[in-house]
Amino acid sequence: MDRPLKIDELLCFSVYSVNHAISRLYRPLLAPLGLTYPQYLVLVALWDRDHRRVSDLGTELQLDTNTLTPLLKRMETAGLLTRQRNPEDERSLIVALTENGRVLEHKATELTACVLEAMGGDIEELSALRDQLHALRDKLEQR
Amino acid sequence: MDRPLKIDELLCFSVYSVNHAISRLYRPLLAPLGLTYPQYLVLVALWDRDHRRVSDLGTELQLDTNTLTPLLKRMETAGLLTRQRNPEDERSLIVALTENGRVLEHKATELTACVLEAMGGDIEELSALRDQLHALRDKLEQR
DNA sequence: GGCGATTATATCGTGTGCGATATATTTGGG
DNA sequence: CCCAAATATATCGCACACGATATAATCGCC
Repeated sequence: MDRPLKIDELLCFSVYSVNHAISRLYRPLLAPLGLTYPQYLVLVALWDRDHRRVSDLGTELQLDTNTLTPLLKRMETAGLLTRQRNPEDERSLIVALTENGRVLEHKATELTACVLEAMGGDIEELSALRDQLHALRDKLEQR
Repeated sequence: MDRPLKIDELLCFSVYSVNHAISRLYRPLLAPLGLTYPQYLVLVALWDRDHRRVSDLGTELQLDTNTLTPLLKRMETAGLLTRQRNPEDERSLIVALTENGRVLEHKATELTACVLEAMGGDIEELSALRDQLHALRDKLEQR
């Protein structure tokens, strides 16, 4: 391959492009809940396992504190979660859902169905795509 | 599917996550060229077809002027391109590569090879993944 | 037990993305 | 020919991302 690639031939662009398309799909669905897309991802992580350290969320979401700290502060202000120092180790901060944050989980299930439908609804196909992307991510991260 | 999905089960998160991983892969490769990843994508688009209107770039990259205008101004300042009003229609702005912007195309081919290698190097597999993502993007956009 | 190294989070600056709005130019109907 | 609608770009504000750096708490080695 000596010819320079066109933009639509770049895998990196198709990922970039789909990511924005997904973000634009979620935006109007999350707006009524007062959530942004990254904030929603934080909630998904906390719904699975609550009372996590900032760095644990960072590992799971692949984000550092320079992104997470202000994001979590905004979510705290919105009343979705609390941020408290760990008494066992005052360096770490424990993030925990409030009742308001937990309640949103129910509304989010409708949202998942809506997104699934927008993506074509073929669960087998979408799961396969997801697994390929996970494999690619692992390949990129192990460098 | 009544159970709420975990974060690693969400296709949207795997796309989000791979997008960031790719961005992190490109960053150190583009830094010596003084480019960010979105700026690189603009160059890829211009290398293919030069002298485009801002809105044409926007259509191709799926970005609006509120993102493109400042981005293109930074690239103009960096000496990569020029921004000139179209004499035929003073509303539109023609973006054209400078010699400096064109020259980078050669260096970028090495970069593509480097990225390809980081992704595992199986062109067939990566092309298939790209095509699936294009199909998904089209599905999301036609709504 | 003291103190440098490590760990966890916070802060700062820059560069995207994008909704909302503004400005300038062209078009089209009367 | 005039002026409202349409078109193209620009601006503003806010929320991520992230490299670089700072601060606070704990650990570990002597």
